[in-house]
Amino acid sequence: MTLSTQPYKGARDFYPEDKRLQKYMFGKLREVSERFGYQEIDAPILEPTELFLSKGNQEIIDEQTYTFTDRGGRSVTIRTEMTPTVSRMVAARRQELAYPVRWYDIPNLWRYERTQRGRLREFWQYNADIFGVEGVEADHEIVVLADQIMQSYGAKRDMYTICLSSRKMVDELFTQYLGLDNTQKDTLIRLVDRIKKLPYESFVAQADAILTPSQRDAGVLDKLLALLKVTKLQQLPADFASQPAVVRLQQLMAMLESSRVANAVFDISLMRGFDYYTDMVFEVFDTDPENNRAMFGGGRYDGLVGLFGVEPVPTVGFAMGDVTLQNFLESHELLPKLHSETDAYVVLVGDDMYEKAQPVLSELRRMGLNIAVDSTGRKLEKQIKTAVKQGIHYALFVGETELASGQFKLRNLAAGTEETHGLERIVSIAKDRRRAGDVPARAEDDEDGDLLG
RNA sequence: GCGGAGGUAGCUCAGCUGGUAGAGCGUCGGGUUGUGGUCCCGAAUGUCGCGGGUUCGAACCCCGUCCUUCGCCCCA
Repeated sequence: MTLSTQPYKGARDFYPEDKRLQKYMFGKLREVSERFGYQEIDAPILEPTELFLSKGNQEIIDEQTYTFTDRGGRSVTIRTEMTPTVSRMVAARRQELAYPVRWYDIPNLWRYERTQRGRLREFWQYNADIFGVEGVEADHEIVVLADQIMQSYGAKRDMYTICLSSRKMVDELFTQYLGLDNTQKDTLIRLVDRIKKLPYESFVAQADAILTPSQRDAGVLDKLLALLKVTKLQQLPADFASQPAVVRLQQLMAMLESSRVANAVFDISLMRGFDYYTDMVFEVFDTDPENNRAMFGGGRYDGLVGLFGVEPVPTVGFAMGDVTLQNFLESHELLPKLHSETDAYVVLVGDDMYEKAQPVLSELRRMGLNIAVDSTGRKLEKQIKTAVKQGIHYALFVGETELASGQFKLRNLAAGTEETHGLERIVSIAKDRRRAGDVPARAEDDEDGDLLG
C-alpha cells in the first residue's frame, strides 16, 4: 500500500507559484480594505455546531459540514462561513466597540460538498462588514468597496455587472402588492432566485402553482410577470414608489452613479438565496457568457448580532470566494506574471566560492535584499536555469574577479540584460523593481474606474 | 443523491478490430574550462488506477471497486 500524493478531495496544495498567486490576490484585498479603513480579524476554525444552526437549516449542518464530537463530548463544526463568527465577535463586545466598526477577514472555510468547477471543499473567502450604520451610506460604502476590489485587479467595467435589489422591497411587493401570504412569498422568492436557470414556461407554470384559485382569478400571475420585467425602479407600480425600501434603493443607485460605479444596475429578480438579508442585496456577475454566474455578493443583515441576546446592530457586508475570483481573473487574463519573493539568485563563478561569497551575501541581506545562493558548484548554465525556473528576477554573478573589484554583474533574467555595479546600486535596482511590483498584463489606467489610483 | 467523460512515463496524451508499450514536453548528462529561455547528441523512468473474470495470450473484452473531472440537485 503506497501512500497517495494527492491532496484531500476538494482541497488544494499550494506550491510556491500557487501561494504566490494567492498572496497576490489576498494582497489586493488587504490593500483595498485597509484603504477604506477596514481592519483584519480572524477567529478559530472550529465553532460550536449551534452557531451554524442559528439560521435554522439543520439539513445543511447534517449534509454539508464537517461536524464531529470533540473529546469533551461537544459537537463542533469546521466553519463553513465567517458571518456567524463575526456576528458573535461583535455581540461579545457590543457595548465597547467604537462604531462604525469596519472589519474584514480572509478565512479558510470547509463545506462537505460534491466538487465542481469553481466549487471546492476547502476554499478561502474574503468578507468585509460594516457594523453600526443604519443609513444607506453603509450600503453605498460596501458596494463601492466591492467595486474597487474588482478595479484593483485591473477589471474593466464591461467585465462585470453589479446587480442590486432590496429584500425588504421584494417582500413588500410580494405580500402587499401581489397579496401573497408569507409561505407563498418565501416559495416564490426561491423560485424567482432560479429564474435565469429555468425555461420561462417552466417558471410560469411553477409560479402559477403557488397561487390559490382566487389569486389566479384576480390576475396575480400577470401582475407578477409584469413586475419581473421591471428593469428600473421608476417602472414599479406607482403606489409603491414612495415605500421607504424603494426610496432607499433609489437613493443608493443615485449615490453609486455619482461615485461613477457605472456598471451597477437594478435587478428585481436578485434574491440572494434564502438567508439572513433584511434589506439591500447585491451580486456581482461576470459578463463573460462562458462564466455567466454570480461571482460574489452580499447585502444588509441587521438581525444577526441580535441573535446573541444583545441589542441588534445594523450590518452590511459581502463575501467573495477565492476560487471564483481566480477563475474570473484567469478568464479575463488579469493575472500578472508573478516573480519569486527572492530578489536575486547568486551564481557562484569558479571553484570554492561558497565560503568566499558569504560576506557579500550577508551584506546584501543586511541591506534588505532576499538572496538565494546556488551552492551546488554546477556549471553556470545550470545555475542560471535554476534561477529562471524558480521565477527569480535577477541572477547575480560572484567570482574572484567580482570580489576583488567590488563590482558585480546583475543579470535581469526576464529581459536578458546585464549591468555591472557595486552592491549599493544593485540593492537599489532590485528594490525599485520590487516596488514596481507585478502588474496584470491587461491592467491599464482606467479613467472612470479606480478611485485608488 | 443523480448523470456524462476519463484514469497508460514527472506532465499532456497516442496505442486500429486482444499478441505483455510509444511520442512530445520535462528531468538528468554531454557539445572542453564565466552565462538561461533557440540548436545538436545521449540517458533514465512505467506492476498501462486497483481486484477479479474470459482467453494460449489483455493497456485493449466483461464484472466489481477506488479516484479524477464536468454537469444536475444544493449553494450560507
